[in-house]
Amino acid sequence: MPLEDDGSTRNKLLMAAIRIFAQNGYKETTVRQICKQAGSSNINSINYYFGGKEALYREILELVFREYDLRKDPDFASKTPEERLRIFIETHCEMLYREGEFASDLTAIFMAEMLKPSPFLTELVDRYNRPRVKQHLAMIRAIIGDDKPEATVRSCLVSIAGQILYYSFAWPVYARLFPSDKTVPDHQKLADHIYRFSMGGLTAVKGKK
Amino acid sequence: MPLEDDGSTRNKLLMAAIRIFAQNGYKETTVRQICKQAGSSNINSINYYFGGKEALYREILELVFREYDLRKDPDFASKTPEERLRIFIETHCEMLYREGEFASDLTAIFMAEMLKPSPFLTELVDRYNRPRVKQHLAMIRAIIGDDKPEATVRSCLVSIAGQILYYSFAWPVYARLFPSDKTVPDHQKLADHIYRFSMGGLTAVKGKK
DNA sequence: CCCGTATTAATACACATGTTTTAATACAAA
DNA sequence: TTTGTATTAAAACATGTGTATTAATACGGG
Repeated sequence: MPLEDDGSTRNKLLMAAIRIFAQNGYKETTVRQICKQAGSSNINSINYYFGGKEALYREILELVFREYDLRKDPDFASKTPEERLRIFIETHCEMLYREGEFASDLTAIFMAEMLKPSPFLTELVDRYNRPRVKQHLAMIRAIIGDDKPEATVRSCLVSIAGQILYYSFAWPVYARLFPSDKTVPDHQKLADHIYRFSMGGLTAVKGKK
Repeated sequence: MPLEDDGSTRNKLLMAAIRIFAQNGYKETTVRQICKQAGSSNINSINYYFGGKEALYREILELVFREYDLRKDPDFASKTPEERLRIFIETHCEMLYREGEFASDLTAIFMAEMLKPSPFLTELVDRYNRPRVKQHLAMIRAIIGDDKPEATVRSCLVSIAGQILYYSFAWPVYARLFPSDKTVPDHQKLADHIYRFSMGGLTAVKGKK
């Protein structure tokens, strides 16, 4: 668990790096910034502990994917497809939008990686995302029916994922359009809406033709 | 129209800059790269024609928003809300996913701006996006009914926009998950799916309570 | 042809960055 | 205490960056 603050220099550097990478992106972040924020006036510490800026980023990226993967979908098997969809949406909304800057920092790093992938992304997607997505596709197929082509199942998953992820990347624009909305909606209310909307959407797709 | 290639040095620089900004982002892009790609072996040309790297980016950003704004929603008034929704979805899918690297370059710049806004974003959103969004909210309200709170209308717009935008930012991950999908779905098919799914979702929201 | 302006070319400059190097210090074990 | 290793500190280094400066060249009007 590299998350809890054990007070070590290495950990303070890691925490500071997560914060600053999330805020400014990889290229804009400087090792001097990180060291300063970590309280170390030693600009060599990142090379000393991590072997360089890129290796530090790589370690953080691993941490991002692992953190999200820790949220296991609880006893998926015993649930109906609709219940599984609800849990799927709630879990992801909570991951992305629960309180705590730490979670939103990890999300920001993940989003930046989505938009402009580093060389590490492919391997991480294979290792962490691919198995999950298989389950999600099966869940959707169980709702809309076996007669639908695989492309339709994927499109439905995209429709749901797009809704879940929206605020993660579009918040800067949304917040300017609606300045009265000071923060992303409460994750429970958001999950409720997305579930209702998505069930409606899936029903419409199921009834096609 | 700064789009057509008139062969001037200034225009070649602009085109090259759009391409490279889209590919690498603002910070990673160097003026030397742009000049080289534009065929000018003069690293001073950007200062000469645009007044600096930042001013060049600013001009491109203006161009991005203006280009998207050119797509006027055609005779919106004479249509039913459902027809307007269909046009809305089709127009945006076509804007984002029609062939041509130029369009996708503009999209990439817009997405990067969404995720990590430059100081210019606020003004551009006010000038270009805000008026449109008002129309879109009215359109959705006309479908789900006047009794629904404004927050619900916004959530529905988010649900639709999230679907439309998904591939724009998540393509690098999606493409790794489904390597057989060589490209973003045909924009017409995509629009069909999103319309069906969204009408189902809106119907579900309309029938709530 | 000649001149003045627009453009291109080439170089210099100031600055920031990641990394390396070298020295100083802390700290535990023998 | 002494010794050896882990850590911190400070400076140096090589490189890449945007911009400024200066010179060369092109080109059109008189």
